[in-house]
Amino acid sequence: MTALTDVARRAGVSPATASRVLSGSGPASADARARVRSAADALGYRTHPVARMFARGRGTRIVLAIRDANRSILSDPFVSRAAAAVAEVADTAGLGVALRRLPLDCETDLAELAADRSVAAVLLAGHDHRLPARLPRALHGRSATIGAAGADVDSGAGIGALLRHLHATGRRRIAMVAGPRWVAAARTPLDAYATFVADAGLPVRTVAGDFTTARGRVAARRILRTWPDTDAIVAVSDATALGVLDALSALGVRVPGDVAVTGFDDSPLAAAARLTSATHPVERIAAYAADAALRGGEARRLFPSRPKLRASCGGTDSTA
Amino acid sequence: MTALTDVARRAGVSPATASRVLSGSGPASADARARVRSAADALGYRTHPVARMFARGRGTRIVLAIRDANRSILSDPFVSRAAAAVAEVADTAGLGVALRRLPLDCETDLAELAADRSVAAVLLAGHDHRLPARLPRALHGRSATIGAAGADVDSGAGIGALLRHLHATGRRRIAMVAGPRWVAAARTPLDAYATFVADAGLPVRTVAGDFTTARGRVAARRILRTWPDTDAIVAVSDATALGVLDALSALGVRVPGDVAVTGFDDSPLAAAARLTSATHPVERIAAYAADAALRGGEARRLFPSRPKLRASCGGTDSTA
DNA sequence: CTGTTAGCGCATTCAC
DNA sequence: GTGAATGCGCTAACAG
Repeated sequence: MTALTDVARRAGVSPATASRVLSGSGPASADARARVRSAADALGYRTHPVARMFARGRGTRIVLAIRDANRSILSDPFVSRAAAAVAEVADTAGLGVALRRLPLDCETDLAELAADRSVAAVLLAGHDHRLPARLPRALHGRSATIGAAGADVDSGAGIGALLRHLHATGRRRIAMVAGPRWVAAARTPLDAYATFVADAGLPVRTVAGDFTTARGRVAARRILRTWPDTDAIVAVSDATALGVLDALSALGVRVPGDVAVTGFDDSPLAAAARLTSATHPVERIAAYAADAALRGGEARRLFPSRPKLRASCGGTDSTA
Repeated sequence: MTALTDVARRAGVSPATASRVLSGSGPASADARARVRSAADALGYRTHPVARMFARGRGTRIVLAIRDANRSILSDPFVSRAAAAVAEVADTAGLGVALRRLPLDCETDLAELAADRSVAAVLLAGHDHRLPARLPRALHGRSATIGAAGADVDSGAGIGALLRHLHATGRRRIAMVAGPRWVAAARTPLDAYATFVADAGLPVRTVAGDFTTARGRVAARRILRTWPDTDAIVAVSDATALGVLDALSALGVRVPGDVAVTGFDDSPLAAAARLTSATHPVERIAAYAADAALRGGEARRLFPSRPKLRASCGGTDSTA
């Protein structure tokens, strides 16, 4: 195993200079640069990331810390997609990703993360407005938030775009199957809906949901029972929308003829069911947050939520 | 930051002893053990995983190396689920996961992985029977295979169980939408199907697919055109089965009345569409492989593929 | 711009 | 069973 010392010796410079050249940080003359470079690849030198991180006093892993009450994490596609995306980014930096679930009350867990010397950066997900108060100082320059006030989907705009499309195609009695009230991320779509129907002078028709298919079935039945003339149902999750479609089909209601249906997140479910949805760059969001956390910068940014029109609302789009 | 030295001093022992106690490897008297332990948590000592790995000369990350021609990895739920599962296992070991995609011809990539000093273990996925020949020696005690001859789903048994169920419920003209011929993992289901229909004296009806929904639609139409009396369609992926369902519905064929349909993998798609499928412990498989790779043992093991009966084949199961 | 000097925190030889 | 020494490979101060 050839080490930096070997490269330095062969290049006729000191280890420090070799380090500066190879790690790219620190001054070095063009001459030194060239000699170190050529010595390095003459020797087939491969840097030792662990030694480097150790010397720098930095950690080697990015922890994706998901706050959630249920065990739903394992099955939540959003989480696993994010984890995979971060794992791919991490690879290029010689790092790795660890996934940890935090209880709702996560003060001590955050403290532990802050004290863990192997942690290079922390990506927080599932947190609410109380996070800043809880975040240990030691995590300040090396953490980023996904969702909430960090890197997030502009779900308000996404829902708004879907609503505008429905309105433009003649729907006037639009119901929404919302998320649970206690989930912070569920408020934005609801607000967007409220604003839209108020502006357009449409009736308000909302039912609480929980992102599941089963709940979507129930919600659809309730909506049609309460407001039989409903001509569109907007669900804030694809799974819920699938449940809606299923219930409508069982009731003999035609989609999109009688009722248009939309989902949210553009999961494989949506494409398979020809469900209109809103597509979100989950991978890009996660990668962006990881990058920000590693850089030490703030990660406040909204990513576009784009409508993906499919058959469930008379859309013209193909499967894709 | 309190280090091992501090603990040793407070416990009145040498750093070496403290190390032996805390790392659990090496002899230590009960007395020393106790004193070190109490000193450690009196001081709130937290080990420094990076320093430890560095001293041991081991890496800090598990690389999930997926071999695949297309870019489908990012969107493949199987991969992201596996990544998330491994990331969760890694966390408990103070490690992290990196995700890397390898081209079909991956000799050099494997060599690079073997030379990377930050790599603790490698998890190979998407490889075929030529893998053993390609695997660098340096990777021998620290790698495991997912799929192929490693930790895999017993898909033959899974397909067999689905076929038996269909047969037991009266289906006698069962068609299969298979996977692409060039995908190694697609052969097992096909063989299981061939064996089953031969044994049961049923007609052979297979159509090649590619795991996509779009292809499922095409396949369903082709099947009904070629063999109009088909009474069951077995697809080797949920997405494909969804396409089948969709096409059948468009053709006015009733499910499960006229034709029963089954998928494979029990993805969220299946639950949402009330599709009978076979459920696989992807997370457990990935975790098992990770564990095996870290231990240095071989990881040859088949995990059960269990039928999940739902409405698409007259099943009684609830949504779940 | 460069070399010298010190570690980073821990695990591991070896004597004892 | 224990301790003293040594080194993992690299980076970060400093002085030049």
